[in-house]
Amino acid sequence: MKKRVERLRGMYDLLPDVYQHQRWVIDQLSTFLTQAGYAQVDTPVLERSDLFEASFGQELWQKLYAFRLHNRELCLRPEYTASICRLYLDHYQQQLLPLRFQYAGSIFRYEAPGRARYRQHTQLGVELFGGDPFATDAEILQLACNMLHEMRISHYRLELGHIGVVSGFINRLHLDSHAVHLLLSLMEQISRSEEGERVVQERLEALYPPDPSLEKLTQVADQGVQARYVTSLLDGISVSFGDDDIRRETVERFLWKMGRSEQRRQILHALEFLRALHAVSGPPPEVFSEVRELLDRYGLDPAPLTELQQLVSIVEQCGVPREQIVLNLSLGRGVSYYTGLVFEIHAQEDGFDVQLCGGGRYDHLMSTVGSPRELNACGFAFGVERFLSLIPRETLPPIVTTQALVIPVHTQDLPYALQVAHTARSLGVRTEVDVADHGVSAGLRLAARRQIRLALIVGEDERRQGVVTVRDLVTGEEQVSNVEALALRTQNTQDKDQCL
RNA sequence: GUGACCGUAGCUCAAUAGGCAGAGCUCUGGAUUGUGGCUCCAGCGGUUGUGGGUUCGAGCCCCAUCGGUCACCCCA
Repeated sequence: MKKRVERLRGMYDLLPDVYQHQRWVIDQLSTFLTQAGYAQVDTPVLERSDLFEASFGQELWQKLYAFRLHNRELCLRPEYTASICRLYLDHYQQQLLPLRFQYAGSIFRYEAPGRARYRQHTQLGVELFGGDPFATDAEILQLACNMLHEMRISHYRLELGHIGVVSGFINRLHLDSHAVHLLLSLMEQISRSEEGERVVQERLEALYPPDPSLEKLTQVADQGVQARYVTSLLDGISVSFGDDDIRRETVERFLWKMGRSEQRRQILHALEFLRALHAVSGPPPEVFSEVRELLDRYGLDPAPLTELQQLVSIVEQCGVPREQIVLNLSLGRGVSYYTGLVFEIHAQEDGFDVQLCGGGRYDHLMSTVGSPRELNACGFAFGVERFLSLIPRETLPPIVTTQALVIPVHTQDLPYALQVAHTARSLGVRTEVDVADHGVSAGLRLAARRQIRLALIVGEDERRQGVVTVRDLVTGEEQVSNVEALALRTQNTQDKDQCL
């Protein structure tokens, strides 16, 4: 026997029961979003890797399913947002704003699979381009919460944050773009756990090691002064250079190291601020005054906080209980393109925290992926598989199964059996034909075991008269009738059918 | 990526201390030639994930490798 080929790690097969439920959830939510004006779109599963280079932090960049084919760098999409931006640039630039899009489909991330975590999973989400930032933030939050209510999921936690607070702070520091990116991507780890905080500290130590010999130098502000100072210092310890070029190069490297040391101080300063910010996370409204005081102390613009305060009251009016809302200004997200509001929705499952949804505002992404002008944008995505497992069972529709099995008595009755099946289907009865060619007895056994309620037995007699023998396997009743009568009968027993 | 546990028939799992590789379910045929669920009988199905080592002898012990599950980490 040939060795069996195994299913790929982190991938799964969708079997009928779950497939039907997943399909149903997507249909329900898509209909809901269509009602809100979100047009359904889809994008290719494959994109050029560059598309996500801009949008993804280094952490996630490692997780792309990327490969090279015919001299092109390609990847399976790790999310939809950047693709939808590309779709906008390709087809919608002349359209009247705002524009609303919704999507549902597979995304791929090469990461360690685990509880409720797959390398391929389904995301359902929306993107809203244009419009007033505050108004669209409000709409997006409302939709995300409404979708949960729509599926009768009531126990969840809505975590709200705003990148504006942290970026306002970081922009005042003189950090190079690498350091800024590092801080933003590490922000999330800080906010998650003590452990994360330790990891961050370690990484910073590794990237920006302390260098006490340079601490003094960094006190000297002016670059020209620094250069002269270093030069004289080198002369003083009798270091000789072959020529001026080498001397200049050495001095520059020295200054670069000094700059690095300065970065270190500033990053540590930023880290301290993030810790303070994280420390005052909690439920509204108490936390607002604490955060306001913190911003005041650091002389930061309170505008993001004011916006969040208004959003919280809107969310509460949408029916989200206050105790399920958490304010977390140090909330950072894996993807690095967010610029304003960020939010996550979490729930408990089997005592474990699962993230159902993530989203926020990303006003610069459009130009990052090549737009000639900036475009305000906001959106979110749900993980459909995680979402599905939290929907109460009674909310989900019953599984659709076969209602009737046509059993040909002999092989020569098969053509008539196929005809009967076709007629029954066209009348709305879900019908299968027993193609095993094993006689009536085995056919009935098959129907019983498959829990198919009606057996339609067709042999020579039935064929001659153009009728079928209908046997109800629940009541044991049997009667000869034409197929049309059968259809009526099926409709009457449909409710009971589900209990089988 | 790190740690723990696991890998035996299509599926779920046994196999005492290192001593003949087994059971249930599924599938096929029959008891029953046009009447079901139950029952009974028979059959199909294996290089014990793979490669090496120790041993008279390995599913079991050792090493390596691949795969799986869980936790950490990270995300939806």
